[in-house]
Amino acid sequence: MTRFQMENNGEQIKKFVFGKQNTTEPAEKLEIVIPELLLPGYSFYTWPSAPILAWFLWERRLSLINKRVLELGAGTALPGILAAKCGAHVTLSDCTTLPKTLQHIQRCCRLNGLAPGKDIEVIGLTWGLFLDQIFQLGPVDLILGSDIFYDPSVFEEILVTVSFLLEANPQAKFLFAYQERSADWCIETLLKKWNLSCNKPSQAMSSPGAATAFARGVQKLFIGNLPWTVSTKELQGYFSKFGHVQSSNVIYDKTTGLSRGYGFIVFSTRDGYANATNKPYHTLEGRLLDVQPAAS
DNA sequence: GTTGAGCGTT
Repeated sequence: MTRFQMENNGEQIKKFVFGKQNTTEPAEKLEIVIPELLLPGYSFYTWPSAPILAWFLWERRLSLINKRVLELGAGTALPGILAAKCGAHVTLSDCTTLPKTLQHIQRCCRLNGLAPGKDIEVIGLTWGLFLDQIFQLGPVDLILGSDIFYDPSVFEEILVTVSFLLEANPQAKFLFAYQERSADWCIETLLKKWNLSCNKPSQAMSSPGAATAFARGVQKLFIGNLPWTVSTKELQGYFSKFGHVQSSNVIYDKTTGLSRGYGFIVFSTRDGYANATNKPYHTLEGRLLDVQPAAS
């Protein structure tokens, strides 16, 4: 990815180029133009996390096709615009009380050939509040946040909103990039409070930001005593009766390829986990399963 | 070609 910059009537235009520089193949290259305003306020500037998150998405662009994407605190919306350009159905959001920011997001869209209301949606969405707009949102597959953890006083409001959205969309993930501003900042306890879990930062990412994904309510079960013939798919099939299964795994011996007779189930929701653990016993192919909370 | 306590993988 490279970037170019030019001045224009107090406006600074940045051009971000993804993919191969000298290719004529349009699918291999994408240019996004972001106008930045010399105004006070954080939302008119493209912070370092944005190109990182955008690049992360670009690397996975084929998986974005027809995905429903919501960007929170979009600002100049580089990641969301990229997702839209790669075939996702994108809604960009920023604080309802910042009309200038929302206008600017629309301008960013238009400069990239995306008509707001037609090719892309721009809405006001305030973190931590449950106003009409959050209920009017359709289903979402991916929630994006670029550098939205910049002020600890609003961390909980962000996570309340994210938690609500992930509860409504159990298959969805929240992907964000952040800039480390203080070693003291921590969202660990808030994640627990709002039943969120976070996987390790992607190995692919490096400073200054890191992309990290959240999933709602990861509740992991260890499943023992599995019949040797039960596969990951069958395990998932059985436990899906209790709720949406986020992941299912049967562990196989590396050398023999045979099942080791145990596996793991992760539910997307607390309900699924509760339904499964409340059942006094589980059987699969006539065998009594050993179902217990996973150790780690 | 086996087995029946055990907490892995991307």
